[in-house]
Amino acid sequence: MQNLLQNLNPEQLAAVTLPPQSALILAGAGSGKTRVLTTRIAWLIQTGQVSPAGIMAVTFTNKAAKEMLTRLSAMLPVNTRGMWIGTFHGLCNRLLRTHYRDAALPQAFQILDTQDQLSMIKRLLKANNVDDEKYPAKDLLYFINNAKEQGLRANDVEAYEPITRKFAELYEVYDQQCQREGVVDFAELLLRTYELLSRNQPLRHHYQMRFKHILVDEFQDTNDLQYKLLKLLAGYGEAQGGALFAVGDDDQSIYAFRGANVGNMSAFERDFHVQNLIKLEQNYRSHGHILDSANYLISYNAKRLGKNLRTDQGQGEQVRVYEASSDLEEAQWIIEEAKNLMADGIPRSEIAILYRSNAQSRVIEHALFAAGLPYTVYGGLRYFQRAEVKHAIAYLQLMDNPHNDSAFLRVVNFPTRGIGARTIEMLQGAAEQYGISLYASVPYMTGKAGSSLGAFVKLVEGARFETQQLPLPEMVRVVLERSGLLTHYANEKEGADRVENLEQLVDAAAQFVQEEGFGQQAPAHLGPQAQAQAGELVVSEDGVEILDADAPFPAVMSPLSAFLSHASLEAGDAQAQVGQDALQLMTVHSAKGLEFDAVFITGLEEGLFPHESSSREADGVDEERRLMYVAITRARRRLYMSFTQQRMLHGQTRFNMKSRFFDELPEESLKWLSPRVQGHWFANKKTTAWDDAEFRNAGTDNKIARQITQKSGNGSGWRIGESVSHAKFGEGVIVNIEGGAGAARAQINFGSAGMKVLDLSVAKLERLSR
DNA sequence: TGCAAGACGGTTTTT
DNA sequence: CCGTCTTGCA
Repeated sequence: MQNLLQNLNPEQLAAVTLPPQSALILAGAGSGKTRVLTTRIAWLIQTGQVSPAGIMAVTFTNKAAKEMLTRLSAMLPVNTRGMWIGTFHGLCNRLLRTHYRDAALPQAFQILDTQDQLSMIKRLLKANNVDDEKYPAKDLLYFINNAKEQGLRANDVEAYEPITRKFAELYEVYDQQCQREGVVDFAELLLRTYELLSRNQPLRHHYQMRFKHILVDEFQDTNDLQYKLLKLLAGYGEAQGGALFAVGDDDQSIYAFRGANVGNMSAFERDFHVQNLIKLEQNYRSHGHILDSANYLISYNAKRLGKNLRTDQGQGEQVRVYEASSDLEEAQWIIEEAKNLMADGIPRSEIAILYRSNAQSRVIEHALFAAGLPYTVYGGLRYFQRAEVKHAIAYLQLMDNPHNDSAFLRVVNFPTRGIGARTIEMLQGAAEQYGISLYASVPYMTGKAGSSLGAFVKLVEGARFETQQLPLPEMVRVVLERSGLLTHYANEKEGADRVENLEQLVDAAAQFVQEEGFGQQAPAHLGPQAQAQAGELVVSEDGVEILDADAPFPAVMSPLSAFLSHASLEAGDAQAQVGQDALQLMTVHSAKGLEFDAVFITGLEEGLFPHESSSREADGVDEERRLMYVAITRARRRLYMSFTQQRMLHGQTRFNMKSRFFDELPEESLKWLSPRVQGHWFANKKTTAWDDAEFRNAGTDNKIARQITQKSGNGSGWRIGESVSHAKFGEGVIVNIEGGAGAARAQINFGSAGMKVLDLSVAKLERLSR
């Protein structure tokens, strides 16, 4: 046990060894959060305070869950397979699979991803003759998910306005349709679980007694429903329930747009009368100037629980700030700097280039490609999201649950088999009339439509019959062939990649079967309950039928059903990573949780970062600031920030002011690489341009830069894109110049002070950029 | 049925 | 500017 607790700092140690009571751990970036979480679990088990089955640990991503399991098995000789460690959705799925009857779901219920959900909603709008101009499918999707994430059913929604009333009405229709088809969306997994446990006292009691310790990662990202569910499991307001151990960082809350509610942290503190609040402020990642910048910036946010990161590593280098003339030149500069870093021996994969929105990657990618530097862009389509894979999955879904209309429509005529739009419309009419699925409506069709649809049904039935005795990977292989998908893509010009992806599905199935170990005997050390065949339902002491302790899914569940839910809940890796060491390009959001030796934060301009849409939302800029905080704290040793005078966006050249965040960073931690004659921040200080010889050459001899300089030959002495300062309006950017020498007038964007047109011979302007 | 021109929209993302 | 979706035509 000593081993476990070795090398923990006092705060970490205190957190790990807290008594079995509710606790809130404020874990700063790079403070060893995952370590605390996993060590606590190991410590609880090793000291005999709880058995592995008494632990529930919840994360938001599969990656985080996997990481926890890996670290845990390295610490303890425990079979982690059946432990309740997973994502909210994964754990709810497991619960609903076990108690599908009580949850009023078919045994083989399937999970709709967002794509399927949207297409289902579009279908629903069409079938109900709803004007999709007035009630856009996307809005309805948002409405439904939003309601569910607050724990509200259609009849719980307060609908005062006609639009809301209509949406609520359609929400009800949508839910009924899902129930008919035997499908659930992501939010439904949670809501169903919540409702199941709310209504079913014995079941709730069972799990409340069972999970003595509930640990939650990234608590600041929980939405209202997730918090309600946690309260339920932890027995809030009831006699029994486990201790809730919440780990999070309010300063890293960047997902409000998808329903996350930071307020859950203080709500938790209040609701559970939390006595144990521990702050992990010791940072093991970044050097001093970087942390100072982060701390200083985030102090501009009003509503905080309060936290200041510190390090033992010394101040390190200052943050390097660069003002580029254009987005192209910014990219050029990044490349020069990255080359310098690489020459200093920093691996490419330790260099990250971050941006606020995906559109910004194009210019950088282009420049990297031209320079011949290998790079990887995070994000993009994940394996199970790709069209060809989704098609294959749809055939498998139909074999397991033919009433999944989304799956039916996806492949009924793919590859094409002469089933056209008219036929489908007729079929949909019949399904609507009888209130049954498309698949079930096929027998009602006559004539040519009837026979072509009949052939499709026969294909699916045949595949099912033929493969029912086969192991899952074999089953997948047969389906790939019998469906015609393989042949279809093999004949397509650019189909080689797709064929390869399809073939990978067989491997994915094999890997899944192996990892989940269907039908394997449970290891003896897990205790008497696990002696049953893994995955069998056993009756627990309190008389509730439950899943035995060591199985992720009930044995009655077919490997196919399990694999399909895996495909929905784990989107898989994004595109095959380039094998070689490469520069890492990603949005600031996707960088959360990662760290790099060197980080570039690019496009730090008003309108981009903070994003213009953020000023319209309540606390929007605060969230942008937290995003900036996340970006800064990704860097270990070297941090760059850049902005540019002109940028191409949506086909238009924009002249943005530098980001307000520069005004919120400590001057002494910044080092301006580009010359600023009289910067706002250097008002009382003479700054020489290029005060560092090392960066003298950075990207100035660039074609674009020259072009822009030439543009200034309008005789006014000023140039478009230039930053200026005005006594009354403050800082601004010249957006346009009209008229010639002597009579020139400039259109200047003064940000919050608005757009002004000033006569250059009259207005007193101070030059801010080179 | 399939392709091609035109309209449209364009933070951030996981499950 | 550029990718996605719809619509219209052969």
